[in-house]
Amino acid sequence: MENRLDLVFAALGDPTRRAILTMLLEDDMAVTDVADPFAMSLAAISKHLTILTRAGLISQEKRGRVKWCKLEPDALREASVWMQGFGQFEPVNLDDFERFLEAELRE
Amino acid sequence: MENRLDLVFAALGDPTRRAILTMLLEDDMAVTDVADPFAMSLAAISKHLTILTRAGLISQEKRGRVKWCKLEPDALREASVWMQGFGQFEPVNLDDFERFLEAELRE
DNA sequence: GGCTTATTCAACCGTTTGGTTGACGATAAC
DNA sequence: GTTATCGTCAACCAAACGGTTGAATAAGCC
Repeated sequence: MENRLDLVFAALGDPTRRAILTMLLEDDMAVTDVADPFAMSLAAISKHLTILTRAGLISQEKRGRVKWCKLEPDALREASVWMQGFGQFEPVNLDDFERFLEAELRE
Repeated sequence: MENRLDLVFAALGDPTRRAILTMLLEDDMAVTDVADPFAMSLAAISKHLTILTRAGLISQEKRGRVKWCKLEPDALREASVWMQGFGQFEPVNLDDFERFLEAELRE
């Protein structure tokens, strides 16, 4: 009974996972490198990554012994469209977005 | 440590709550009427409504003995902006885009 | 082969979530 | 004044969440 929107929104509900997505906006990353800035175990990050994967928000590909994490922004489209049904929100303003990210990362 | 985005996305992660928001898109509703189509207790719906309220997604006002629930779509804006940082999903509003360009060129 | 690095697995733990039921305080209706 | 309706509260429950540790698997390095 769990649909994709449940998984996507629930995944986005955690600040660690949103931070991970933001990091992946820069570039693909190995699991260890994703974990680096966080004050929690590698295993915890690994779990967050599987949650993001199940939601379709990232994909993981193993090359050699390192597993690369890649952002899959298309997974956000369905959620975005759903939200858009409640009104159209300001045209994309990347400056605002930058400020949000900075505010979030400061925590 | 919990910020607004956490609350909004977490609130949207439940299908019952998304259905409630959709219902409220039509019109304001009393708690009992919100609960009506769902196969769960009134108390359960009441809890969902307080979660939506804390996320700012709805507001509740008591008139007489009935409590009216009202959609507050503005609460979605911040989340929408965050998501749009990952790509442009919405059909571009060309008028707004024009204005944006003009504003930029004036600087 | 043997060490090191990368990642997950398994078990555990405390907290939160999403639901139930029954009692309760208001307000409205008769 | 009694009764019915609206909604929340409190206690409880099972399951999921977010984290921890330690062992296990897999791949690269010397």
